[in-house]
Amino acid sequence: MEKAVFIRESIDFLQQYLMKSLQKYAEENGVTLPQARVIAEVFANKSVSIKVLSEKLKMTQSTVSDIVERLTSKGLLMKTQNPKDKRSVVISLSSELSEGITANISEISTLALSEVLSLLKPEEQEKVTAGMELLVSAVKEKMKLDGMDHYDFFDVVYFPDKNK
Amino acid sequence: MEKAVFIRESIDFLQQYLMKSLQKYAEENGVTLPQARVIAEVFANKSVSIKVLSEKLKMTQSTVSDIVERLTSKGLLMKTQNPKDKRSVVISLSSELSEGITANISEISTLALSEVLSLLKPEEQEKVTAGMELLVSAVKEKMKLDGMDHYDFFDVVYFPDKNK
DNA sequence: ATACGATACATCGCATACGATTTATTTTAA
DNA sequence: TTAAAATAAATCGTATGCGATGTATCGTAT
Repeated sequence: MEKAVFIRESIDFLQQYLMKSLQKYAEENGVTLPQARVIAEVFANKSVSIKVLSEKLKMTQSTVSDIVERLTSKGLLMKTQNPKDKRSVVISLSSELSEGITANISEISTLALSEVLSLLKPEEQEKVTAGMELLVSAVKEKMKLDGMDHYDFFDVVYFPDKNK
Repeated sequence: MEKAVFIRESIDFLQQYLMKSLQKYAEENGVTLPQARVIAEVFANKSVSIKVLSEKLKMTQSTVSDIVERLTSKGLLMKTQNPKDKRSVVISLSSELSEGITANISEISTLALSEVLSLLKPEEQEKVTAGMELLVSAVKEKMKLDGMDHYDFFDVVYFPDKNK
């Protein structure tokens, strides 16, 4: 029980730290954090639809639609109708977009965490990773037991050594 | 770097899990998660001001003011002027508040995590806690190095074995 | 060919969430 | 004592964020 309190507070703390890091970066570029995430995703895919964006960013279509609308009226993104499917919209970067913001925003938090990890000795880093793996797998097991529909955000984490 | 990606995704995943658990609990009682947090805090303190609530819940005064306003018009909370200081407001529970919601909401996520931990062997639980301690202390060190104003949310976590 | 279901977006209503400003009151300082 | 500073809330403006609904378009089955 004691442990559970500590872990809950730790998760909150770590989450807040990552959020603040990202927010700081975004605001240095004159946009909000969700806006930076959208821009980075458009940059990564060159041109995308609202639907694809909402899937990749795990936000609802309406939220993404709103953010894209604001970015378009700010002149940072462009929306054009998809000729292949007139229901769909093609979103692309506007030319007058500052260079910095296009770096993938998720890279920023990864970078921040890399620097954090570098403060630890290699064997300590191993302990951090090992503990996290245990906790994540336990949560997944718990979700399965509770019949939670984890498919929404299951893919967020699977296991490392996967994508490269 | 590989590790950093995994840890970032893990933190997101764990955070989402806790949020969903809390949200589910709140909505079973007909309120939103922030509303449940406010109610629980009012319950814990019997009667509080907006200012105290915003400090405890780490939300701005304006956000808390809005939520309290909605809960008051819903009939779940009561606002009366503080006779000692007419600028201040005394917030208390209304009588027609369903019993369940008054349980401290942070207990709910602690409980959920306890159940998660119970799926692990004691030595695995130790590993989880040890890893988390290492990570949290490394983040704090990083924040100190970067001169981040951690005082806002520093008290969220210090170390276990503290409050009981 | 057309009607019907599915799909992609936009929009609306609501609830956070925050910073900035305003208002009322209290405290402090001259 | 009274003017100025400080404090507590409320309010405003903006941006998420979600679910529900509306609208146009596309696919398909008859």
